[in-house]
Amino acid sequence: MPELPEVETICRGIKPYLVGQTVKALTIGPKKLRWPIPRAVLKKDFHRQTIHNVSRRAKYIIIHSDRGQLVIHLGMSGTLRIENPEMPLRKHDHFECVLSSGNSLRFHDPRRFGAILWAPNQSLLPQFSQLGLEPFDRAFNGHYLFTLAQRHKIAVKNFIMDNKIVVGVGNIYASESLFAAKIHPAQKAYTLSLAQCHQLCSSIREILQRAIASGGTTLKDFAHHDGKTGYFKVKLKVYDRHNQPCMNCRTLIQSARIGQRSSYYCPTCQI
DNA sequence: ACTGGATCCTGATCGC
DNA sequence: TGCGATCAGGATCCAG
Repeated sequence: MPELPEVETICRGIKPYLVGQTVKALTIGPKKLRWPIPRAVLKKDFHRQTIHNVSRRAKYIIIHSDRGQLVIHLGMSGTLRIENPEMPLRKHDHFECVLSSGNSLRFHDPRRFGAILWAPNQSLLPQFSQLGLEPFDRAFNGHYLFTLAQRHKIAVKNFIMDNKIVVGVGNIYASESLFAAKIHPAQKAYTLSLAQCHQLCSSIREILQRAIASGGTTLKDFAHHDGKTGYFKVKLKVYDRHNQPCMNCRTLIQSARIGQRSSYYCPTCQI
Protein backbone atom coordinates (compact mmCIF):
# COMPACT_ATOMS: atom_id res chain seq x y z
CA MET A 1 0.00 0.00 0.00
CA PRO A 2 2.23 2.74 1.16
CA GLU A 3 4.45 4.61 -1.20
CA LEU A 4 7.26 6.89 -0.18
CA PRO A 5 5.07 9.81 0.96
CA GLU A 6 3.06 7.50 3.22
CA VAL A 7 6.21 5.96 4.64
CA GLU A 8 7.72 9.38 5.27
CA THR A 9 4.50 10.50 6.94
CA ILE A 10 4.38 7.43 9.16
CA CYS A 11 8.03 7.91 10.03
CA ARG A 12 7.47 11.48 11.15
CA GLY A 13 4.32 10.44 12.94
CA ILE A 14 5.83 7.71 15.08
CA LYS A 15 9.14 9.45 15.75
CA PRO A 16 8.00 11.56 18.72
CA TYR A 17 6.55 8.45 20.37
CA LEU A 18 9.77 6.47 19.99
CA VAL A 19 12.79 8.71 20.46
CA GLY A 20 14.13 8.53 24.00
CA GLN A 21 12.07 5.45 24.84
CA THR A 22 13.44 2.15 26.07
CA VAL A 23 12.21 -1.17 24.73
CA LYS A 24 10.48 -2.87 27.64
CA ALA A 25 9.05 -5.91 25.88
CA LEU A 26 8.83 -7.47 22.45
CA THR A 27 6.04 -9.68 21.14
CA ILE A 28 6.80 -11.45 17.90
CA GLY A 29 4.19 -13.49 16.05
CA PRO A 30 4.88 -16.94 14.64
CA LYS A 31 4.19 -16.22 10.98
CA LYS A 32 6.87 -15.24 8.59
CA LEU A 33 6.59 -11.99 6.72
CA ARG A 34 8.55 -11.57 3.50
CA TRP A 35 11.36 -13.06 5.56
CA PRO A 36 11.17 -14.59 9.02
CA ILE A 37 11.31 -12.00 11.81
CA PRO A 38 14.74 -12.46 13.47
CA ARG A 39 13.21 -13.20 16.84
CA ALA A 40 16.29 -14.43 18.70
CA VAL A 41 18.55 -11.55 17.75
CA LEU A 42 15.84 -8.97 18.44
CA LYS A 43 15.25 -10.39 21.93
CA LYS A 44 18.98 -10.38 22.54
CA ASP A 45 20.03 -7.07 20.98
CA PHE A 46 16.98 -4.80 20.66
CA HIS A 47 15.22 -5.60 23.92
CA ARG A 48 16.10 -3.07 26.68
CA GLN A 49 17.78 -0.73 24.19
CA THR A 50 17.03 2.97 24.04
CA ILE A 51 15.74 4.37 20.75
CA HIS A 52 17.60 7.49 19.71
CA ASN A 53 16.33 8.20 16.23
CA VAL A 54 13.82 7.22 13.54
CA SER A 55 14.66 7.69 9.88
CA ARG A 56 13.75 6.48 6.43
CA ARG A 57 15.68 5.00 3.50
CA ALA A 58 13.64 4.26 0.39
CA LYS A 59 10.44 2.73 1.81
CA TYR A 60 12.20 1.28 4.84
CA ILE A 61 11.59 2.77 8.29
CA ILE A 62 14.72 2.64 10.45
CA ILE A 63 14.56 2.69 14.24
CA HIS A 64 18.00 3.43 15.67
CA SER A 65 19.35 2.04 18.91
CA ASP A 66 22.86 1.79 20.31
CA ARG A 67 23.42 -1.75 19.18
CA GLY A 68 21.82 -1.55 15.76
CA GLN A 69 18.73 -0.71 13.81
CA LEU A 70 15.28 -2.18 13.62
CA VAL A 71 14.26 -1.97 9.98
CA ILE A 72 10.60 -2.10 8.98
CA HIS A 73 9.08 -2.36 5.52
CA LEU A 74 5.29 -2.09 5.17
CA GLY A 75 5.03 -4.04 1.93
CA MET A 76 1.61 -3.67 0.31
CA SER A 77 -0.67 -3.87 3.31
CA GLY A 78 1.44 -3.07 6.39
CA THR A 79 0.55 -0.41 8.96
CA LEU A 80 2.13 0.83 12.18
CA ARG A 81 0.11 2.01 15.14
CA ILE A 82 0.89 3.52 18.51
CA GLU A 83 -1.43 1.84 20.98
CA ASN A 84 -2.05 1.04 24.57
CA PRO A 85 -0.43 -2.36 25.18
CA GLU A 86 -3.45 -3.32 27.31
CA MET A 87 -5.53 -3.48 24.15
CA PRO A 88 -5.65 -6.99 22.73
CA LEU A 89 -3.59 -7.65 19.64
CA ARG A 90 -5.64 -7.85 16.48
CA LYS A 91 -5.62 -10.48 13.81
CA HIS A 92 -2.57 -9.88 11.58
CA ASP A 93 -0.62 -8.00 14.28
CA HIS A 94 2.81 -9.62 13.86
CA PHE A 95 5.06 -7.50 16.02
CA GLU A 96 4.74 -5.38 19.13
CA CYS A 97 7.31 -3.28 20.89
CA VAL A 98 6.28 -2.04 24.35
CA LEU A 99 7.96 1.22 25.32
CA SER A 100 8.92 2.75 28.66
CA SER A 101 6.31 5.48 28.08
CA GLY A 102 3.54 2.91 28.35
CA ASN A 103 2.76 3.02 24.64
CA SER A 104 3.38 0.20 22.25
CA LEU A 105 4.33 0.19 18.61
CA ARG A 106 2.42 -2.43 16.64
CA PHE A 107 2.98 -3.74 13.14
CA HIS A 108 -0.10 -5.05 11.34
CA ASP A 109 0.09 -6.68 7.91
CA PRO A 110 -2.62 -8.98 6.48
CA ARG A 111 -0.80 -9.74 3.27
CA ARG A 112 2.59 -10.27 4.90
CA PHE A 113 4.63 -8.74 2.10
CA GLY A 114 6.20 -6.49 4.70
CA ALA A 115 9.40 -7.13 6.63
CA ILE A 116 10.98 -6.66 10.03
CA LEU A 117 14.75 -6.91 9.98
CA TRP A 118 17.67 -6.24 12.27
CA ALA A 119 20.80 -4.47 11.11
CA PRO A 120 23.65 -4.60 13.62
CA ASN A 121 25.86 -1.52 13.72
CA GLN A 122 28.50 -1.34 11.02
CA SER A 123 26.57 -3.74 8.83
CA LEU A 124 24.73 -3.11 5.59
CA LEU A 125 21.59 -5.09 4.88
CA PRO A 126 21.56 -6.76 1.47
CA GLN A 127 18.23 -4.99 0.94
CA PHE A 128 20.06 -1.67 1.11
CA SER A 129 23.17 -2.49 -0.86
CA GLN A 130 21.75 -1.97 -4.35
CA LEU A 131 19.42 0.94 -3.74
CA GLY A 132 19.52 3.91 -6.08
CA LEU A 133 19.30 7.58 -5.13
CA GLU A 134 16.69 9.14 -2.90
CA PRO A 135 14.47 11.38 -5.03
CA PHE A 136 15.37 14.41 -2.89
CA ASP A 137 19.09 13.79 -3.17
CA ARG A 138 20.78 16.61 -5.10
CA ALA A 139 22.52 14.02 -7.22
CA PHE A 140 19.14 12.87 -8.51
CA ASN A 141 18.83 15.14 -11.52
CA GLY A 142 18.22 15.08 -15.26
CA HIS A 143 21.80 14.18 -16.12
CA TYR A 144 21.76 11.24 -13.73
CA LEU A 145 18.51 9.90 -15.19
CA PHE A 146 19.64 10.53 -18.76
CA THR A 147 22.92 8.68 -18.27
CA LEU A 148 21.24 5.61 -16.77
CA ALA A 149 18.40 5.66 -19.28
CA GLN A 150 20.87 5.03 -22.12
CA ARG A 151 21.39 1.45 -20.91
CA HIS A 152 17.72 0.56 -20.49
CA LYS A 153 15.31 -0.63 -23.15
CA ILE A 154 12.36 -0.90 -20.77
CA ALA A 155 9.35 1.42 -20.64
CA VAL A 156 10.08 4.65 -18.78
CA LYS A 157 7.42 3.76 -16.22
CA ASN A 158 9.28 0.61 -15.24
CA PHE A 159 12.53 2.54 -15.35
CA ILE A 160 11.47 5.07 -12.70
CA MET A 161 9.93 2.31 -10.58
CA ASP A 162 13.27 0.47 -10.51
CA ASN A 163 14.78 0.88 -7.04
CA LYS A 164 18.28 0.64 -8.44
CA ILE A 165 17.62 3.87 -10.35
CA VAL A 166 15.61 5.91 -7.86
CA VAL A 167 13.81 4.73 -4.74
CA GLY A 168 10.32 5.45 -3.56
CA VAL A 169 8.44 5.79 -6.85
CA GLY A 170 5.63 3.24 -6.69
CA ASN A 171 2.87 2.46 -9.13
CA ILE A 172 0.63 5.41 -8.28
CA TYR A 173 3.23 8.15 -8.27
CA ALA A 174 4.92 6.71 -11.36
CA SER A 175 1.72 7.36 -13.33
CA GLU A 176 1.27 10.77 -11.71
CA SER A 177 4.87 11.85 -12.33
CA LEU A 178 4.75 10.85 -15.98
CA PHE A 179 1.53 12.77 -16.45
CA ALA A 180 3.09 15.83 -14.84
CA ALA A 181 6.14 15.47 -17.10
CA LYS A 182 3.95 14.87 -20.20
CA ILE A 183 5.75 11.64 -21.01
CA HIS A 184 3.97 8.52 -22.27
CA PRO A 185 4.49 5.68 -19.78
CA ALA A 186 5.39 3.18 -22.51
CA GLN A 187 8.15 5.30 -24.05
CA LYS A 188 11.42 3.38 -23.98
CA ALA A 189 13.86 4.74 -21.43
CA TYR A 190 16.78 5.02 -23.87
CA THR A 191 14.76 7.27 -26.18
CA LEU A 192 14.25 9.94 -23.52
CA SER A 193 15.86 13.29 -24.30
CA LEU A 194 17.93 15.15 -21.73
CA ALA A 195 15.15 17.72 -21.51
CA GLN A 196 12.60 15.01 -20.78
CA CYS A 197 14.87 13.60 -18.08
CA HIS A 198 15.15 17.02 -16.44
CA GLN A 199 11.40 17.41 -16.56
CA LEU A 200 10.78 13.91 -15.26
CA CYS A 201 13.16 14.38 -12.38
CA SER A 202 11.52 17.59 -11.24
CA SER A 203 8.05 16.12 -11.69
CA ILE A 204 8.90 13.13 -9.51
CA ARG A 205 10.27 15.44 -6.83
CA GLU A 206 7.31 17.75 -6.96
CA ILE A 207 4.68 15.01 -6.88
CA LEU A 208 6.29 13.25 -3.93
CA GLN A 209 6.93 16.50 -2.09
CA ARG A 210 3.33 17.58 -2.49
CA ALA A 211 2.07 14.22 -1.25
CA ILE A 212 4.31 14.41 1.80
CA ALA A 213 3.13 17.94 2.54
CA SER A 214 -0.47 16.83 2.34
CA GLY A 215 0.25 13.86 4.59
CA GLY A 216 1.84 16.14 7.12
CA THR A 217 -1.43 17.90 7.71
CA THR A 218 -3.07 14.68 8.87
CA LEU A 219 -0.29 13.87 11.31
CA LYS A 220 -1.56 15.55 14.44
CA ASP A 221 -3.64 12.77 15.89
CA PHE A 222 -1.37 9.98 14.80
CA ALA A 223 -1.61 7.93 17.97
CA HIS A 224 -5.36 8.14 18.16
CA HIS A 225 -6.12 6.88 14.71
CA ASP A 226 -7.06 3.34 13.84
CA GLY A 227 -5.41 1.13 11.25
CA LYS A 228 -5.78 3.74 8.56
CA THR A 229 -3.28 5.92 10.36
CA GLY A 230 -0.84 7.63 8.08
CA TYR A 231 -2.86 7.34 4.91
CA PHE A 232 -4.25 10.32 3.16
CA LYS A 233 -6.03 11.18 0.00
CA VAL A 234 -4.12 13.25 -2.46
CA LYS A 235 -5.73 14.60 -5.56
CA LEU A 236 -4.59 12.14 -8.18
CA LYS A 237 -4.78 13.37 -11.75
CA VAL A 238 -4.60 10.09 -13.66
CA TYR A 239 -4.26 7.10 -11.34
CA ASP A 240 -7.46 5.04 -11.17
CA ARG A 241 -9.23 7.53 -13.46
CA HIS A 242 -9.79 5.27 -16.47
CA ASN A 243 -12.31 6.82 -18.90
CA GLN A 244 -12.56 10.00 -16.86
CA PRO A 245 -11.64 13.30 -18.51
CA CYS A 246 -8.07 14.58 -18.36
CA MET A 247 -7.85 17.59 -16.06
CA ASN A 248 -5.89 19.48 -18.71
CA CYS A 249 -7.61 18.67 -22.00
CA ARG A 250 -10.72 16.58 -21.22
CA THR A 251 -9.52 13.63 -23.29
CA LEU A 252 -10.51 10.39 -21.57
CA ILE A 253 -7.76 8.87 -19.42
CA GLN A 254 -6.53 5.54 -20.77
CA SER A 255 -5.34 2.57 -18.80
CA ALA A 256 -2.88 -0.09 -19.88
CA ARG A 257 -0.84 -2.89 -18.36
CA ILE A 258 2.82 -1.97 -18.37
CA GLY A 259 5.15 -4.43 -16.71
CA GLN A 260 2.15 -6.28 -15.23
CA ARG A 261 1.01 -3.18 -13.39
CA SER A 262 -1.96 -0.98 -14.20
CA SER A 263 -0.92 2.33 -15.67
CA TYR A 264 -2.94 5.43 -16.41
CA TYR A 265 -2.20 8.24 -18.83
CA CYS A 266 -3.68 10.90 -21.06
CA PRO A 267 -3.15 9.95 -24.71
CA THR A 268 -3.26 13.63 -25.72
CA CYS A 269 -1.04 15.25 -23.09
CA GLN A 270 1.49 12.43 -22.87
CA ILE A 271 3.18 11.87 -26.20
C1' DA B 1 24.06 -6.82 -17.78
C1' DC B 2 19.39 -6.43 -18.66
C1' DT B 3 14.44 -8.07 -19.12
C1' DG B 4 10.04 -10.10 -18.37
C1' DG B 5 7.55 -13.20 -15.71
C1' DA B 6 6.54 -15.75 -11.55
C1' DT B 7 6.12 -15.41 -6.80
C1' DC B 8 5.21 -14.52 -1.73
C1' DC B 9 0.01 -13.67 0.92
C1' DT B 10 -4.93 -12.03 2.38
C1' DG B 11 -8.90 -9.32 1.55
C1' DA B 12 -12.04 -6.48 -1.17
C1' DT B 13 -14.82 -6.30 -5.06
C1' DC B 14 -17.31 -7.72 -9.06
C1' DG B 15 -20.02 -10.62 -12.25
C1' DC B 16 -22.83 -14.54 -12.49
C1' DT C 1 -26.33 -14.95 -0.53
C1' DG C 2 -22.85 -17.61 -2.35
C1' DC C 3 -18.99 -18.55 -5.19
C1' DG C 4 -15.11 -18.19 -8.14
C1' DA C 5 -12.25 -15.00 -10.67
C1' DT C 6 -9.66 -10.95 -10.52
C1' DC C 7 -7.12 -7.32 -8.67
C1' DA C 8 -4.34 -4.62 -5.13
C1' DG C 9 -0.17 1.11 -3.84
C1' DG C 10 6.19 -3.98 -3.37
C1' DA C 11 10.25 -6.12 -4.25
C1' DT C 12 12.91 -10.31 -4.97
C1' DC C 13 14.34 -14.19 -7.60
C1' DC C 14 15.22 -16.67 -11.71
C1' DA C 15 15.62 -18.27 -16.50
C1' DG C 16 16.77 -16.65 -20.88
